Amino acid sequence: MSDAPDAKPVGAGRQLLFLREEELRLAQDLLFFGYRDFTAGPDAILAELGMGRAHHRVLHFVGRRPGITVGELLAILGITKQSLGRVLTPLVEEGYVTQQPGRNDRRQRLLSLTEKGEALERRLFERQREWVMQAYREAGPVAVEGFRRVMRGLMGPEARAQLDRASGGAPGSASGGAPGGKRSAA
Amino acid sequence: MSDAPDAKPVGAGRQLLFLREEELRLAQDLLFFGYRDFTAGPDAILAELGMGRAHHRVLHFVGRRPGITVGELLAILGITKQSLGRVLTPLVEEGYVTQQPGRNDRRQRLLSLTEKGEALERRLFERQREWVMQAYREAGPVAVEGFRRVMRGLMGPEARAQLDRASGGAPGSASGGAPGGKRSAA
DNA sequence: GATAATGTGTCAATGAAGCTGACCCAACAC
DNA sequence: GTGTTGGGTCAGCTTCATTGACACATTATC
Repeated sequence: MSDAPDAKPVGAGRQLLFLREEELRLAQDLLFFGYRDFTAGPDAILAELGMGRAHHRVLHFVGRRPGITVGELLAILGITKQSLGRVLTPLVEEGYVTQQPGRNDRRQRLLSLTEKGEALERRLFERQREWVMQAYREAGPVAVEGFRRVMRGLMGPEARAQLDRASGGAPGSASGGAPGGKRSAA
Repeated sequence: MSDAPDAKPVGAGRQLLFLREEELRLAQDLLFFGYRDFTAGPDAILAELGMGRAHHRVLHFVGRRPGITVGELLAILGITKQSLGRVLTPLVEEGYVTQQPGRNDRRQRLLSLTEKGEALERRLFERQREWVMQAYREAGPVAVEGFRRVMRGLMGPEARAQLDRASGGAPGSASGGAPGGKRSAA
């Protein structure tokens, strides 16, 4: 079930210089439905706690880079300080995230997850892990690698740079090849 | 936590039965950034017209299935009648969408795009086409097919059914194989 | 040492996009 | 004639984003 039969229908390698209309329509649908259902699991958990997707994003990125500054987090999320505040402040007050002054620059508030925060992040994480694992298993390893390459291509240059930074400085690890991304900026 | 010395790239075919932590973290990042930047282009156009992403979705799905009923559209979008109304009513009033009573059941309002609506939808479409085409070209045909398979796997069963229906009754056309997908429902 | 410039927090107002509940009307079905 | 269905609408609420303005502590600079 992993590999496509001889069907070879839509022809991924047809004539990529001109993206046929139906091919893009399909991509639009896939991204809309796929992203929606991908986030549905965590959303349900968060709703019980009176939180939303924005809280998850903060937990996710703070968990990935403990000690991140508020400014860095703002840059990653691409939102304003005020928008972040409305999500971050409650997370701190309810004991999911801690702030400690930076050692070099004491104006900074370095953010980290508390045990409580890590526990919640992990709970959300596990929910998504199962979902993604299922999709990966159905699709097979080759498809997974392709998925990563395409998704990376859909990202703007800034997001790519952030991703590389967040991934711990192994830039090409996800894209395999295709380094040339000279995207014209979103 | 960010450094994984053992990391020989990411190895899509490593051991898919247990999705390694970093693999899912990567998927989360890819989907977040990728989806955001995928929608950024149309969002900018829509903002100039005082519209949002929700309007685009209506234009998209009505454009795909002219004569769709309100109820079908609601099922596809997965939102409430009131939420749709707030988006659809202005679209009708401003001449992007037309409603005409159904021939069999005159209670129904069959939705279609006007010329103005088609023009806007096409403008949004072209913007995304270039973006996606660039990503497809960088990634290559094999990756594109993999992308489709994984995205389809991320969708819940209902979304898959809707996708197949919307695609004009060629169910396996995108996924190749993997029909089984007994997903436990979102 | 006085004066920027930064990093962060916060108040107030606004908008987009979702939600629920309640109610209405026209048309179909029995 | 009665009940159900497809659709519309009013009222109110929530989340997540926005802008503008201001406050405060700290660092950097002249």
